[in-house]
Amino acid sequence: MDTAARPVAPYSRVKEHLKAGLAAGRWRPGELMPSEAELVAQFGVSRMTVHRALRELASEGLVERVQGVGTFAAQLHRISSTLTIRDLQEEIAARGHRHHAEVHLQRREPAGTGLAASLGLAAGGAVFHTLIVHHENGVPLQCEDRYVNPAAAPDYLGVDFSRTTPTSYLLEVAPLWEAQYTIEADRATAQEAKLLGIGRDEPCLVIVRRTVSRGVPITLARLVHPGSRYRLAGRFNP
Amino acid sequence: MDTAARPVAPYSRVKEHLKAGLAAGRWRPGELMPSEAELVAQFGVSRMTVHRALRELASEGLVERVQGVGTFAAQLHRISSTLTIRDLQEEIAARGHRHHAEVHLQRREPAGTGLAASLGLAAGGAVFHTLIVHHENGVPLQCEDRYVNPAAAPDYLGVDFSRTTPTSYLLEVAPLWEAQYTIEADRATAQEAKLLGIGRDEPCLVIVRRTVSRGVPITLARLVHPGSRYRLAGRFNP
DNA sequence: CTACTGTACTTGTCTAGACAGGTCTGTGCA
DNA sequence: TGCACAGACCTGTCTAGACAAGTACAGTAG
Repeated sequence: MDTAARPVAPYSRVKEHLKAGLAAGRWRPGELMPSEAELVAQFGVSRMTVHRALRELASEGLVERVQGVGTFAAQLHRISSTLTIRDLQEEIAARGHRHHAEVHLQRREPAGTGLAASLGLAAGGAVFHTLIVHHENGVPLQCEDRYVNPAAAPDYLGVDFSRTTPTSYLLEVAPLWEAQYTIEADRATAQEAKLLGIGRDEPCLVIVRRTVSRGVPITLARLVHPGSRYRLAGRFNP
Repeated sequence: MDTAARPVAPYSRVKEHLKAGLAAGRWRPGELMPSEAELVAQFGVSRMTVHRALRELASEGLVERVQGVGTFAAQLHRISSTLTIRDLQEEIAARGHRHHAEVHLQRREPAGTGLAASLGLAAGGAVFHTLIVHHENGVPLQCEDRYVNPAAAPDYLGVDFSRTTPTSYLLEVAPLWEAQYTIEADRATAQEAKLLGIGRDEPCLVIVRRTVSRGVPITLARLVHPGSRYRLAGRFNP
């Protein structure tokens, strides 16, 4: 009749104990928490075990540790959470819905000075440009206006983006990324409004993302979503 | 003349080596990576050291580990990043600008059924309601429409919110433990547009946030920002 | 051919001890 | 009084070995 037949790892017990104490307000933010030595004595485990629990709490932002001083309850003065921006195609598939993409543009273009700078190209160099509208069950959900560094993905223009997405293709070509993004509310341009089938005045959620791989700028994308059809959701749960 | 005088910890060296390999596409997503024993032999360190490097890579989502099988390069099919939503007052102060808040409403109200359910109250129970406009250098930046569970913050109505913010007050009263939020683009209501000094048609970035502390719902807030004046920024750096 | 079993390999975790490096404080000296 | 130094205490890291638990596969018994 044991409801919990699985033994809990000691490091996990220590961690949960401290987490519960923090949740109960046992240590105010900034207050000194028990040292590793004290926890070793309290739980009867080795220091490495206690240290791992504390290190993980620190990496989760729940405590702050200062060498030579001690461990302190963190100031939870900001709400930080992992915001996941998934590939839209996957997101739609996860909802059990149907995705299809309309490719409106897929060509080589001369880059303007600002764009060339963003992608680390010489002024007047060429860039690849795609304009794709993604649909969920036939409803336009995202207008993806993307510029790609030709050096990073030479075959980009030959890819059939009604079958795969630029995001997943670029991930194959350049695996590890660094990305910067901004999220804002804006109007769509006239062209975007037409492609998305919305009015010029309808608010849109616009994500601008710039990605870099191994120090080389890869792509700059503007993702426009009708505000009435798309929202980002997240949770914070330490 | 040593540019790098600081010795790098061995676990960090192993970690960086694997990271670099992943960035270089040495292991395709899903491919088997070296085992702990192989890395021990390669780097001449103990297994615990290698294990720590791999465990951290796993927690960062760069590799996937299966007990009894091995370590695999992860599919980087999503871009996830820590999105930090800071207290607006702090954010403004960090920019070296001046913050001030106009309190337009601060009172007790009967809760509607939906609201009561969200805050875990009995139907028809009372809630605290504040409506505050935050300004940066005199320009309205955020309209904060907030409902608070009276049980969680009994003194909420007595606080002077031109001096502190509801966010920081509530964090003192109830350490933050769980939050859910959505981010979307929408129009402001007529009242919000008037308070923010914008047109009814101007796109706004709307964040709706619900927080829970120790299992008790604390507050439900709707934060409306003029799209032209506010954006969220983040980065992803594996 | 099928089903079981033993073995090799993998990751998950813990221990006891060690050394390094940072911070703080009290003591003794100038 | 002011300063330098030694010790106490803290976290950061590494080691060598151990056992547990999960998986895969080859070999064997039926």
